[in-house]
This record gives sequence, C-alpha cells and structure tokens, in this order.
Amino acid sequence: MPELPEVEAMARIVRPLVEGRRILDCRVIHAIVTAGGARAIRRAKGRKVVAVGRRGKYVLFRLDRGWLAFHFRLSGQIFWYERRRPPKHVDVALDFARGTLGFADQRHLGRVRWLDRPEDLPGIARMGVDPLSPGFTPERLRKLLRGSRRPVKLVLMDQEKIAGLGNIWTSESLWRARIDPRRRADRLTEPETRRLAGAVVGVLRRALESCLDPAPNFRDPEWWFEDGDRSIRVYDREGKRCSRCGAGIRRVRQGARSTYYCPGCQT
DNA sequence: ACGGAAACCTGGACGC
DNA sequence: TGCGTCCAGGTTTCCG
Repeated sequence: MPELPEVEAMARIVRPLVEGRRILDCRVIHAIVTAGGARAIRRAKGRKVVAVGRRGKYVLFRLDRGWLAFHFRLSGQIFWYERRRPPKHVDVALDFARGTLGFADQRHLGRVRWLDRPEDLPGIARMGVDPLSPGFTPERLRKLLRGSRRPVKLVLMDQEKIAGLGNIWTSESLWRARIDPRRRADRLTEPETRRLAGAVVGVLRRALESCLDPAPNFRDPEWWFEDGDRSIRVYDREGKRCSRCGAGIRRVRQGARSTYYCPGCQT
C-alpha cells in the first residue's frame, strides 16, 4: 500500500532502532517474500546496519557488507517486538540486541532482498527521478511528459520515470494541479506542467508530514498510517462532492486500476 | 520499444 | 450463514 510518503516515514522511524546496530540473527519464516533469495538473506546475520535510506518505494539498509532492500507492495509492514512475542504474519525477522525487527505481509506480495549493491535490483537500477529530490524540476517533468503519448496519470505512476508515486498521491496531485488524468502526457502545456510539478511536491510533502504526525508505532501490532487527516480530496471519493467546485467525483479505469478525479475542475 | 493485461496472494465488502 | 464476485494504495512478466 505504501507510496513514497509512507515509505519515507517508515525509513525514518526504523532508522533510530537499527542504525549502528548489529544483526545477531536473520530468520526467514516465510520464504516467498525473499523471491528465491532466502539463502542470500541469511547473509545479513552478523552484519551491522550502517545506514537506513529510501529509494523510490524501497527501504534500504546499507550493511557493513551488502544491502537489504524492503518493498512493501500493497500490504507489507514493519514491526518491532520482543523476539519471543512476535506479531502475526512476520515473514522475515532480524534480531538485534534490544529487539527484533519483523517484515510482515499477510498477502505475501512484499519482498525482502539481499543485495551486493542496490543496482543489482532492476527495479532500483532503472528507477526514475525522486520527486522530493532537487532533480525533480518542472523542466525535468516536461521532458518526461513530452516523450509519452500515454495518459498523464500513467506516466506519473511509471517508476522508471518518477519513483515513488502510486495510485493515491498521483490522483491527488492531478486534482491539485486541476489536470484531467486522462489527458495525453505530451499535450500538457508548459504552465500545466509547472503546476503539476508543484502539485506533486506539495502533495507528497503534506502527506509525509501527516505520516509522521502521529508517527507510526512499530511496537503496536495494529499500527497503520492514520487515514483521517491525510488530506485526501478525490481518492476513493466517487460520487462525493469536490471540495473545490462541488461537482461529483468520478472513477474511471486506467491501466486496470481506479483513477478518481473531478470532472468539474480538472480539465 | 511500447502498451495492455494477467499473475502474484489474501481478505474484506457486497449482493443474493 | 453461506457462497460467489469484485475489489484493493504495487510490481513483474507475458503477449501482441
């Protein structure tokens, strides 16, 4: 489920728990999340976590030798607990001196990988620009959009172009920029592109703030990001009133998934 | 190269 | 209550 803001929040909250600490043991409970790399994952045993970061929707642990990459897909989660009292659905557990970090995914779609270098993962090697980095400028976005005849929504979600946007925050960004998600990417005007770039950054910053306040509590087996104050204007609001113009929010299918937009003010 | 659709899993919501 | 169907915020793979 998590997109860039949620993943960034998870990286920040997990950082003080594991950075500088040694992984005393690495246990694979459900090998499916290692995508055939269960053996490799266990190499993390005995390694020290040097740094915690995020690339796109990945959380990366840089170890004193090698890397661990976590991807949450739709339902992946992180827990912090006492080794002998694990929460449900933990697939990979990293034991530290002062606690255990669990990667859990009820649906088993998430992935944990051991890597020599982050670029060994194609999804990371081919990753596009991070929308919260200085490299994400209106000019950069313009170049990305100019090269595609696809609907602008699908281009924004293409991780090889822009890394970190998913279905929710893409819909929200387009609403904020007042652009119809079905528009052909290469037909956006320059002012629209500038507006869109600003909207993406604004939406993600605000979402990150709300993901951090209140911050997720990995010790709580029920934790999840607060949905209430996430400033959602169109996502999952089909039939409800647009807060800007009062028209009814619509849902359409794009790339086999739902897009929400306001037909009144997104043109 | 590009775009579309299916596959990967499980559980929840909904209609009958 | 039970059953079937559809849906889910992501990514990879396959196919035309």
